[in-house]
Amino acid sequence: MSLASDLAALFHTAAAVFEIKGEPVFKAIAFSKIARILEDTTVDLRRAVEDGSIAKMEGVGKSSRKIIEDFVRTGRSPDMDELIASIPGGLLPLRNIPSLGPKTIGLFWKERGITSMGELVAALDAGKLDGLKGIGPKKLQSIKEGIAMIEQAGGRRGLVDVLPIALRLVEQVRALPGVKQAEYAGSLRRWQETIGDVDIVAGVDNSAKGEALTKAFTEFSIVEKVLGQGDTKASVLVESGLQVDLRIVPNDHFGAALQYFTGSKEHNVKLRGLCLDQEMTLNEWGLYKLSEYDKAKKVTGKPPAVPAVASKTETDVYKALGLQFIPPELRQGKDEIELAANKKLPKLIEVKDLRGDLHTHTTASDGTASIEEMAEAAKALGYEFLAITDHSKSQVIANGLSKERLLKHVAAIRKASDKIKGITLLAGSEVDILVDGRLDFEDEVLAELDIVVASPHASLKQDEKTATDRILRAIDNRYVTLIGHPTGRLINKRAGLPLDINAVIARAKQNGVALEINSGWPRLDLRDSHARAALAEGVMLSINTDAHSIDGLGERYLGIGVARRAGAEAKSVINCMSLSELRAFIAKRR
DNA sequence: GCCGTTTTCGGCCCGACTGTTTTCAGTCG
Repeated sequence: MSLASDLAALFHTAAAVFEIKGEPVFKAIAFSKIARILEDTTVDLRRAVEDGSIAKMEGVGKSSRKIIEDFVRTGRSPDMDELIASIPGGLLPLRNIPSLGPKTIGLFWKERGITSMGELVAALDAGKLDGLKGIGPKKLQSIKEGIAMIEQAGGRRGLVDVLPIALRLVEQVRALPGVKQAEYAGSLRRWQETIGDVDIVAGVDNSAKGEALTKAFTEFSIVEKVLGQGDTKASVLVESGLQVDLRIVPNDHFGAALQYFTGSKEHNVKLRGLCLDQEMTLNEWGLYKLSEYDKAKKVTGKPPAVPAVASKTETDVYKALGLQFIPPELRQGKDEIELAANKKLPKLIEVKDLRGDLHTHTTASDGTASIEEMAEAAKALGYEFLAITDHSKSQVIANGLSKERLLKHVAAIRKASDKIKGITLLAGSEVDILVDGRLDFEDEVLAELDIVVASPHASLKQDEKTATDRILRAIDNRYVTLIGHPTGRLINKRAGLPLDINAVIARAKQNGVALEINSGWPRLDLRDSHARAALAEGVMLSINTDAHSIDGLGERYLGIGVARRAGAEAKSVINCMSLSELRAFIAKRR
């Protein structure tokens, strides 16, 4: 764990402590915001503390500045220690129980002395929590069910697991009577790598009956448990405990609802701040003039009885606020609203911009398809070039190629390239970056290749200095075109190398080396924030699938999603170059 | 706790649903 993520965890904890203690909610909001910023940041905190720029970080005021400074310098913060020690530590995990919030946790603690999960379970069983003000039998029952739920379901799920379920449900919702359109929203639409739950928004015509629709939704065969159901909203659990929420709005309000439920929360908070500046208000029903909205009659589950400034489409909403349409991937609450106001949003890269894949495997190492099969599949995707980059000799487990086998393979790739019309094959290798940063082949072998992808595979638990020096040394090799999956992380499985990413980016820039966004699940490495930092420094990216099969080539959409979240344009990605431009890029530093 | 082109105090995004209540608090997204 890095310094920034350790600190982020600390601020998250502190926010929870504020909530449980019943402090003014804005204290918790302020600290949560700092935590999220720290999670994302690539700023070097040590440097920021030294030069004082830490105070310029958004949301960081006097109190949190001191906390960060203390923590960076000494590894702890007395202020935080004192705050966190002010409530029993066992209360914090209770926050994860659905339907049990901080107020109730605080109530149980103060009124019944509950200080841990074990005590809570025992108290529930013994009936000790009966008779508290505002807590009835149903509430206690839902807390019991919540505890059972977290015991069986585990946290956030991967994008690739959730996407097919969401697509299937959206199709089913579209087929319901009166539904004119439906889309998934939320973190899935923003293309986050992990998803908490799925939000689906449906626009309906006048013939639709809200309650009948939400009822039909709760009766889909995939649904395992109904959490709630009203006229305009229903929440269910589907397989493996994934929560899916459906929101129903009149079709004229679909755009506003889609915008609202796509989030992110931070984006929407900023957007609504902008609305207030323009004397308007934005909610799931639409954008309204404040003067009219305040006077309008409001009925729960129905749009306010006043014409909206905008509501039909998301584009309408953004346009009415003087903004360019902001693609969902960019709605992160960073600088996207300012960019949209100044008409400076990047023209985000799309799948169709890719002209080739530069990191793929064949049966020569651990792939399942031949050179020819991969070439034909790449051609079918409309590619102009494909690099075959099988493993190097240290990857014994992946049948890595010896020098002799590699040179034969190179000849076979060149021969296939001549034979197959309409696509050019580049003969390459995914060369292991060894523990000390040396490469797995000698320079004179690498010189025989059209392209070299250098990647770390083993020893991924090095400390920051060792790991960073290792990657820097690889970047310094004149034959290296790009660094493959630079950190080696696996989502939800392995943290990967704790790189000083700014140092890696700076060296890549200096040497004209590209950094990969590996599209393979669960890699997605570089991650979005790292790719964003690389772009800010003008480093070229390369989006590759690391395909080990024909189907693997199709996973490019995942890498594109990461690149879009980073704000990448096609011009910053070497896969979007023409073949001659790409060859020039490779040749430039040799 | 943070912040400022209405600024150093007073506001901080908004609504649905549930369960507990007779008008609202808590939770969630």
